[in-house]
Amino acid sequence: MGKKSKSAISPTREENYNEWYQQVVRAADMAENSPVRGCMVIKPWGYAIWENIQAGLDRMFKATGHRNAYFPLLIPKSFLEKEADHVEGFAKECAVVTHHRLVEGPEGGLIVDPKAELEEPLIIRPTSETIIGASFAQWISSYRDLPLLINQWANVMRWELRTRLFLRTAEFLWQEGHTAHATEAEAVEETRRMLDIYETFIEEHMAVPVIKGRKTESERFPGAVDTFTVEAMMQDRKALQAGTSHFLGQNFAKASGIKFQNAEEQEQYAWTTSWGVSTRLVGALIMTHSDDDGLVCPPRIAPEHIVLLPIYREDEQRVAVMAVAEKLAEALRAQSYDGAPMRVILDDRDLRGGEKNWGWIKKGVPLRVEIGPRDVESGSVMVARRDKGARDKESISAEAFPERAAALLADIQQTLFARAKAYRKEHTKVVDSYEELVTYFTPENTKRPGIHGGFAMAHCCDTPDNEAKLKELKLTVRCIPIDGDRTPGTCILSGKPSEQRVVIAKAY
RNA sequence: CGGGGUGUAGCGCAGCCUGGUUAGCGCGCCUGCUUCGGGAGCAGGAAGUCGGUGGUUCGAAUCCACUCACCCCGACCA
Repeated sequence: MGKKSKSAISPTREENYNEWYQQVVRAADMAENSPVRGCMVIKPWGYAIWENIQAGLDRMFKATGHRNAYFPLLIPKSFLEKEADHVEGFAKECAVVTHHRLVEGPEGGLIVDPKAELEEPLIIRPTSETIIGASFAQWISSYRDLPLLINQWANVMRWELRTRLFLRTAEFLWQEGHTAHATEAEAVEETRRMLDIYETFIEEHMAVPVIKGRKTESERFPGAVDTFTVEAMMQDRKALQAGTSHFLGQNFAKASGIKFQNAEEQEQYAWTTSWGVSTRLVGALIMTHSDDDGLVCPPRIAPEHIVLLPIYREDEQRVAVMAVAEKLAEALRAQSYDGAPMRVILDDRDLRGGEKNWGWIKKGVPLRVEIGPRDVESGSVMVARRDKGARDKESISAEAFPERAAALLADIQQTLFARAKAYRKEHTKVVDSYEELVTYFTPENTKRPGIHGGFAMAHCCDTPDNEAKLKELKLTVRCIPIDGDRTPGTCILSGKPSEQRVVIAKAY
């Protein structure tokens, strides 16, 4: 009888979380797999979200004195070899350019011209520390050149073995900040400042709560002295590293020769940092807020804030309804939300109402506004919020609505953040023994493991031995939190004294 | 890269074991009529070199070999 299941997305989160994720991406038309192994095509709706992430972060970077620049996609192999840990970390997942010409093959088609082999292979950047370091070495000669605060919006490539749209793709888009400072203290401060910016942006713009913390030794960025992270909890209660900020000490400065003369006429190596977030944030957004009806977009990051859905049957109604809808669209666009004109779309496509409505639900537009003949007559509109049920609508006076819209959007933004925070709180547990840890991360039904576990807050010291024990349970220390409880205790794995509790979880 | 699985119309699948005339079904798409504050009904229509290459055979989506891609579970990772 054409009856649809209760939810727009099948399977539901509870039924099969991984498949649900893929279906949400598809239903919202955000991205799809490409003919190229491990690489995705980001479609307009997904890209618009990324653009909003870019715009918000870029403003914050500029406000803290950073400037954008662009460096080559290709890095000479010898550059990558300069920093020992760095080589080890990335060598396994590099795409390499070895030739510069194709010629016609003996059996047709094209083959790589063996005569066109490069003297030195070029690596498609997995990250740009070394190539940017080479520039920094040239740009910096005096303490007066410091600090040097540079950011690059770019694509990078890491030859991942298992990929998932937005969460892990062979090629991904990101920003990478690279800075050089005269003193260690300044560089450490910069590392923390950018971590704070990530926290602010991800929580306030994306409504995704994060835990700021320091990474353990094994999770540290290759070549870094210290790595900081913001960790978020997804709805399957796994942790997702949403952004990282690295204090690189003088490691890369020494590798690239970034030296300067200080006021005392001494030659010194600079102290550098690097920090980045990627299109993975789009994945974090999806997995934090979306429900079984599809994507739920926090207003500040949504490609469209409000969709107007005219309802009519005959031409006569169409004229009346469209006149009101167009006027309303204009009035809404004159309003501002989050410091910019409201993003409003009037959907006048020749589709049936239900289909249109569900289409926008799946795309996660914060507010849907229906305007039909009855509304025109009564001077009202039906308003539905994406953070509420699909059929939950409120009649609002058409005249008053534009004035109220910004407040409604702000309320949705706030509700989504509060909801995500409550979810994380509900699934964060203080754990005081190994047995408790095992129990917490063991599903009730091991044959069909449902969503279980969460963040375990436990005392656990940073040793390879402990790391191995956690790995048996498929767990990792996500971070050593910076804020919050610093009470010392006893390590649940080794029994030794521990400075503070850490976040233990399964991770993406 | 190890173990398992899948590639047939835009999407989801059947057919394959037991080779045999023009390769089906559901959704979607297009057209028409009827519907319409909700993911419609009826009728008609368009769309596929059955992942690729080679082999066996009178004949291959179907059997064999190789290969590529994707998915799930590991290992690796933003």
